[in-house]
Amino acid sequence: MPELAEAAFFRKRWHRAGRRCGIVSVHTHDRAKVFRGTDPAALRRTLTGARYLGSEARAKQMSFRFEAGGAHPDGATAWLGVHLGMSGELRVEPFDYEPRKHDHLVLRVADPRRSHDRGRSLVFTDPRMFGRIQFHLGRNPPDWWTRIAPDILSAAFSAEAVGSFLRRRARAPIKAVLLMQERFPGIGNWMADEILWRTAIHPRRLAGSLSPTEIRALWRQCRRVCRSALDTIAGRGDYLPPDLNAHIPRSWLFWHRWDDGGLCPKTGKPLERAEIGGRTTCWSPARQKL
DNA sequence: GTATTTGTTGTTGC
DNA sequence: TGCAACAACAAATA
Repeated sequence: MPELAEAAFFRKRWHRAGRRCGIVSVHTHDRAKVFRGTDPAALRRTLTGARYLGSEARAKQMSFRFEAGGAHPDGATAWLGVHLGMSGELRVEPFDYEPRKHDHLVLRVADPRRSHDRGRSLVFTDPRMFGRIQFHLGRNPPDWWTRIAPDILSAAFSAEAVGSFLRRRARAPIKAVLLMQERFPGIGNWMADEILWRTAIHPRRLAGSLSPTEIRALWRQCRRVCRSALDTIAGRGDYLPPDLNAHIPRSWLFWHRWDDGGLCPKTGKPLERAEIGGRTTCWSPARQKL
């Protein structure tokens, strides 16, 4: 499921239920692989009684900040990192929700100033467990958060930066290069295909073969697809769409890429699918030529 | 039984 | 050394 815009959507979903709340109790599925490298017991201890401070989404990751509860110095911030992997989701359930098999982390939260409201459960689910929960206690943000590459919508993501990256990865297919998080943070399989389709570049073209004009067009479409995916999937401002795909236009490749016999929304001609860079890739042969 | 999956990492080999 | 390709991780679904 989760790429850039899906991470933004799920962050917002937890945020709307969790803001102004304190954590009443924490459930962890300790043996789940999603906790690799972190100590679920320490996470439970620190987050129980903690107050929600805020959250951000960057690339495919989320960070939720809490004012640590228990015997911690005043102002100590607890950082909860979430990566949704391939099949992860964040849900909001009733306060008394009973965790199921694939619910690896459940935070029961309540707003202390609204005693008539029993609160909610913030649920992290991930059947395949390629996702990950990380945890850090301290004033400054942890490495796993600060080491995320510069946002595609920031000034640091320049056409020049894209160009020099493509030169270094010259012999790899452009589709594979777009999936590299160190330069294209948040781009996943469907967004990569969407970007190449809009730029009219064949996914099998080698990164080193793109002309300066094509590089610039690719750079622009990276930003456009990120911007419009964030707006339509995660919603603008305070608005949160009822579900992930509620507002994705039919004119996007997104809706057609998995249909057998799917047609290109721009040309009306058949789409093609093949494995490129180790991932199933969809393109429109009528407008993306080798 | 087979093949598929919106992701990342470690290993191998060029 | 740097880069490219691929297996592995795990579980549901068709």
